[in-house]
Amino acid sequence: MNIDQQVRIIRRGIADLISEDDLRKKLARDKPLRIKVGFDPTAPDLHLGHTVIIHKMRHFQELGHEVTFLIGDFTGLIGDPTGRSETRPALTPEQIAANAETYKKQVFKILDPAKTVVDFNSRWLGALSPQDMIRLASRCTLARILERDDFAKRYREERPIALHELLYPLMQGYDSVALKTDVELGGTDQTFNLLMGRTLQSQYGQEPQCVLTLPLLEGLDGVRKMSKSYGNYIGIDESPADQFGKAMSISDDLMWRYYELLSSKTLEEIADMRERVAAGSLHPKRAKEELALEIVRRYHGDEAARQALEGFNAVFAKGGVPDDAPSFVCKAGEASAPAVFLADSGLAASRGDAKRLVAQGSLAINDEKWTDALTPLPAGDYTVKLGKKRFLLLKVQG
RNA sequence: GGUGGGGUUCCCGAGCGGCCAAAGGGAACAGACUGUAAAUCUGUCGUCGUAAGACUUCGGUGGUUCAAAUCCACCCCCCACCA
Repeated sequence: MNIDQQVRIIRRGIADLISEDDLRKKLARDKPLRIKVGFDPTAPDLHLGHTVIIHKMRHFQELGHEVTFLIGDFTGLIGDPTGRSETRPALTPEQIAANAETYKKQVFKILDPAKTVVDFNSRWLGALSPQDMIRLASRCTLARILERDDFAKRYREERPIALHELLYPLMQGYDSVALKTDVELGGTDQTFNLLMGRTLQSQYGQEPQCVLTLPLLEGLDGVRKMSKSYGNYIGIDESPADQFGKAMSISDDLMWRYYELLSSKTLEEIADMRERVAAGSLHPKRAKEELALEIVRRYHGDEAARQALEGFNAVFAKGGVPDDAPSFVCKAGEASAPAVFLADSGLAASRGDAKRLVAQGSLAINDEKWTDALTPLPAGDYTVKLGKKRFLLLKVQG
């Protein structure tokens, strides 16, 4: 493939590329480029936010380049200095190995295992002597480090910055030296660290890497970035039904953003859909279904995706009860009063919670709205629906 | 080492002897509206209790008081400033 074509694929959906000229020069040598992406060893549960980068890694693989999935087990001791996180406890080698396996399982749904190198930066960072560390630290000035946005901000606001945090960008940069990286990928929030790789590589007499940043994907709320701690994520390992449902819950505006960053549709196809929705010839819900299908299909396959769509429409569009609803058995009498079995089955947090929900009109039994939380149900089988998302197949024994 | 400021319910944060299960905001949940959209509006948001009410909760342990998240003592932890 010629260089122009490669560059077009590489540029799709990215935030920034530093610099295209450098990249073209590297590509012109017609040798596979060494691509590096670092991941935090403590959070191996990937969500769609992470996959934006992983898809880009995939693009590089498809173009015949050599991709290293780097697990930052050494830098993980510091934790990227966002100012929020404290120094993290060291993980044991067993934990790191286990997390690496979890990563692989998830990442290889997108990446080609045969073309992916998984590496750990403790391999070289752990081997540095104190002398090496001092030498490394001598390559960068305090002023330069303090340019980094979080540091600058924290310094200005007189919030603490621990010394070791200053080393984080240096060590990440040194990874690029150790791997002789040609291109490093990261989120836009990583720009500073990625650029440090460039600086250090030239300090160590190497050709500086290209830096490719990718936009941060907004979470389901459409406001904050997708993150596990905000609970606004779609996880790679989640069930088809959950992935589908979550994808359907995003706003229409956000849908286009997801298309741009997560879909394998071409930009032209997406623009076309968008026009049709604007013109009213395509219902936004249909467009969203297609997005949800594509996501589920990627992680669970075609069949699961179709079932998720059907299940979703059966449950929510037609008000049914999903096949995988939990079942619960109780005895007729005290235990079969709604407030009691709702709490006992875990559908509601407590009896008080159950009563409040029933008072608010969220309980339906056999598709009938139910407002009495206290009268026991007679023996029999019931389908119970609490709110829109909580279901129970209830058996009351005589 | 010295000085000062803190630790409150899921989170942030008010309260500083009774009117406190504890303001306000966020998150979450429910209802209305819909396309289970989003936005918006309304409501709920410690446990038990039909209710009245009872019980547990404000870093920990003891104490003062008729009464403590609020006062005192000791302890644990966090932060800032000075050195």
